[in-house]
Amino acid sequence: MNIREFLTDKVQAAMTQAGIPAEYSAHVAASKKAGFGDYQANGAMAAAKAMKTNPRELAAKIVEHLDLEGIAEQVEIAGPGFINIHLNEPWLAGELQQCLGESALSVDKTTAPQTVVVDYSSPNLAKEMHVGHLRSTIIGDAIVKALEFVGHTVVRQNHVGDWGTQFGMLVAELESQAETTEAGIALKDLEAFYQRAKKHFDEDPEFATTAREYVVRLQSGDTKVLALWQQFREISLSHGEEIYNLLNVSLTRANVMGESAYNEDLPVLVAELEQQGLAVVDQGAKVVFLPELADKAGNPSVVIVQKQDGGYLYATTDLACIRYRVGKLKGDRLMYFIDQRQGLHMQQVFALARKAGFVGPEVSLEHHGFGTMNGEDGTPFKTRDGGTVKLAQLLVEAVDRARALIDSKGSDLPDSEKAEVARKVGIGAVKYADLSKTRTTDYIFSWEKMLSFEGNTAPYLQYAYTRIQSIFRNANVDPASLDATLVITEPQERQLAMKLLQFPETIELMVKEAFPHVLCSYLFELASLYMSFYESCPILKDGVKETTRDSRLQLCRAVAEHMQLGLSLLGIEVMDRM
RNA sequence: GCGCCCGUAGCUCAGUUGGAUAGAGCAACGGCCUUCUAAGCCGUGGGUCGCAGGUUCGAAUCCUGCCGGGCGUGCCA
Repeated sequence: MNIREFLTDKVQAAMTQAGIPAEYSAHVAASKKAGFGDYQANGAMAAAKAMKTNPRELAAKIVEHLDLEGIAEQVEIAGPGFINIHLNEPWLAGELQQCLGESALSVDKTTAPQTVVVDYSSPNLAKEMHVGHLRSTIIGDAIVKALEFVGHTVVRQNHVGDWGTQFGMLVAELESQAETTEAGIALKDLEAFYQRAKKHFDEDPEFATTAREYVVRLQSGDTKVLALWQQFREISLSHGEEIYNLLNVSLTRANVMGESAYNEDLPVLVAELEQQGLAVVDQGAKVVFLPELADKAGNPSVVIVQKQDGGYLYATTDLACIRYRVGKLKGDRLMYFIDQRQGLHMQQVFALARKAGFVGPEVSLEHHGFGTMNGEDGTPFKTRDGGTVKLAQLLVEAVDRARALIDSKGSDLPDSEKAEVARKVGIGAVKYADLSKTRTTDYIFSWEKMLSFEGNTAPYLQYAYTRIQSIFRNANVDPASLDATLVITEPQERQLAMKLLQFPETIELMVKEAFPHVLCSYLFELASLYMSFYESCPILKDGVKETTRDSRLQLCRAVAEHMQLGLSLLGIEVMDRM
């Protein structure tokens, strides 16, 4: 149950009974300070202002009608008209007890399930994935998992860039080498090969022309070029899969729906736009003017759907893609996790898709952008030699560092388990470092911060989990078999219980805004509260009463279940020992 | 020029539809391991929320202007 929603309904009902028009919201939120109760309703003040009455008196009227019998132990009016709700400890304990062992804990399934098509990761093939691909990949995956968790049907779409100039470059590079092509391509380092081709392309106009010719041959279905393209694509996709596996990201080959898949539809689509009178020839290219996106001076926004030379651009592909996602995939909601810099492009494509009738008003089109990754000096991130950090390199480094830390602690875990822990900790740290930042803002890439294992990091959360598992081992109990009654006595227990019960509203916010960092913050706070509880509330030590011990074991179990589930939605694994 | 985003502690970041005394982590300093894993806990210091106005019971949050930074802006994706 979502407590915030539950209390909102209660307060709203009381407001109605107090004669307050329905347009004024209860405005219930978790209180920030301990002294202000668990939740506070702030709606009385705004309503009083509009109704020209005294806010404290109005709040008193609301409280009079507020029925929280057995739920709140105290409801008080404070300051200019805040209504502070102090929840009842037995009620909290009871609510928590109910969700123990439940697979969804206390989270309700959505009452309005949708088919959600989620576009994420979507790297350009032909070169290795670098750290810039991390955000889309793991944020998208976290949201996908959360959407499924609350009961939506999700269709993952990895819109890989597999159909552009870069492939002409690669083929041209291959052909320009003497030692080419007997038994296919056996590339040890695709990235280096790409860089060589790119350099060639930039510096040698003749080479560039050849490359473009290959693109034309590719798009017109030249068998030989197509075969080479197929091989490059295959190498690249395999590389991507390795990264996804390493990252514990749920994308598979079945989710790959690249640009090339829409190739045949492009001329059809442009013809349709022309028939509709939307696409017109301007300066030699076929374009659509969008007066609805005009600038201040009244100049309409322009989308090129076909170049002078007959080639198509990514706007055309994206339009075909939208039509596919709505038409074939039956998406009710299309979500795009793409760099914020493509904001204008997405806006144009969305507007045009609606204008052309590819998408009805009932379908939601959403671009969930994210900020640019900058270096420590605040400018767009580059390594010392002007390159990018490869994702694989970062991940390997993370696992190595985690392993070194484990070894330095003189752990007595068997070697195989150490390797497993190092993997989970290292990868988790990298993912969490990214997921825990607000999606929309630019952020600073820092090796040190990405690979930190202290403080607000994934290892901190994983560590809290292992401490709980350790207690169960020492107590020699299977947490799933616990049936003791949960009783709250200590303030640390109360805070922990309250936080646990806020899991549903956290998930809801995460899904609504597509903000994984909300869940990260929640889990960190939960782990912190657990650490405090752990230090101040003994469980298995001498002198602890049996009922107290059993209740605390239940609390530990609740924390473990929430941590495990929450982290799994973020694609971060837990372990029993570390 | 126009458009979008950003500016919060030394650093990296939170801050829910405007709510009460702006919070974490790192770094610094001081405590805590013969007792449930010290990847931890407890404590201290650290802020004109870029600047100036405005809106109101109340502004880091909304509006206007300025300063500073990033990005985008018709034939790459």
